[in-house]
Amino acid sequence: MKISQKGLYALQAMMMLARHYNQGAIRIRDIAYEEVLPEKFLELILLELKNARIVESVRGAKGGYQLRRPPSEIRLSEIIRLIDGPLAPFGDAEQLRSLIDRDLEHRALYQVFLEVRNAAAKILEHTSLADIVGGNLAKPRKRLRPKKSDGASVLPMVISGGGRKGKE
Amino acid sequence: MKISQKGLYALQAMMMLARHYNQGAIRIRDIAYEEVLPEKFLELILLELKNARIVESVRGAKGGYQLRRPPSEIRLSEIIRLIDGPLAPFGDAEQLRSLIDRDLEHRALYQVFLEVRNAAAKILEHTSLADIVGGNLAKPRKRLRPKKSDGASVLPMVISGGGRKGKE
DNA sequence: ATAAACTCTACTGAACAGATAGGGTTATCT
DNA sequence: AGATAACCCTATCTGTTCAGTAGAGTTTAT
Repeated sequence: MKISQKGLYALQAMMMLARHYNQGAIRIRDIAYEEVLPEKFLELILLELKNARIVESVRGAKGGYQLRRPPSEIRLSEIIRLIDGPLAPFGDAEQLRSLIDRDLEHRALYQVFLEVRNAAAKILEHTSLADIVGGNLAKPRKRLRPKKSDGASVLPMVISGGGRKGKE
Repeated sequence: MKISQKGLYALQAMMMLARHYNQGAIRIRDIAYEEVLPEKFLELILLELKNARIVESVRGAKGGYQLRRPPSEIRLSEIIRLIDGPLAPFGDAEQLRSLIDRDLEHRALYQVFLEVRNAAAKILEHTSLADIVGGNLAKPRKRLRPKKSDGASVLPMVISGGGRKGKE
């Protein structure tokens, strides 16, 4: 997985919204100014986050953006998947699992790719916005419990006749 | 880090060379045919691997390519770094460490990025070609010892006043 | 010599990244 | 009601990267 400039902007904007959680909507302009992001580009990003129902907007004068959920319930994985796609270094977890089953010649290679994606997922799914904002109201606990329905899990996924993987 | 098509081709070609280690040089055409890779494109990839001194070529008729070292001493990280760049999901390890030091507002975010890159590095630096080729002569041991001078290590890198990271 | 190979530079078309532009819609405030 | 402040949305643009092709040059085996 590669985090693009756009993905970084999204994360920065979300961190700012997290810092101001429950303080009303914040204008795009203010986010752009404080985080030093290109305003019009940020607009597109927030629109995407809104369509994904991670943030919500308030229209009209006095409008702006705010989180739809507490920072502790927004995982970094969610934001990154939305903006930059799957966490796997190649393809996505589903595709890798299928290749491990079907491509006998290269299955061990794809298995390694899957291990890398699982390692990344473990970190990014267990880290919330609350965990990374300096935090007035951010409880500094990490380790969210894995959550059904966030697209993909991290769980074992041992392959059929898997030869390698001695101790790991 | 993202593994490109080109990176995948490189890994596949290297797996094939690993399977035939110590059996003399293999022609580009044969690699391309057996692994089903675009021949001319593969040519460029092998050239790059040669310039990086990972493989060596034999020129002229009866020429071809072969590994310069036993498969057990070629790490996946080496190949991936060469073709697709740093393992970090954003920037590289050096840059992330610097951002963690300098960008107070976002240090925790960059710290997470660094954790992801370290997790990937741990896997890819400890996995050799020998570990992933079905292997006649491949000793199925994994876990290479970390090696100085492969560009970047995985080691702790605890940051100065680091608040978070309770147990990890 | 000839043919078989690698070597190397150049090119190309499509997709993507990182923006920018501007008119449309909705809400607030006087 | 009207002006203004915001978000909404589609289009466009420029430069880079990706994936691949082309072809002339060089080296070696036979």
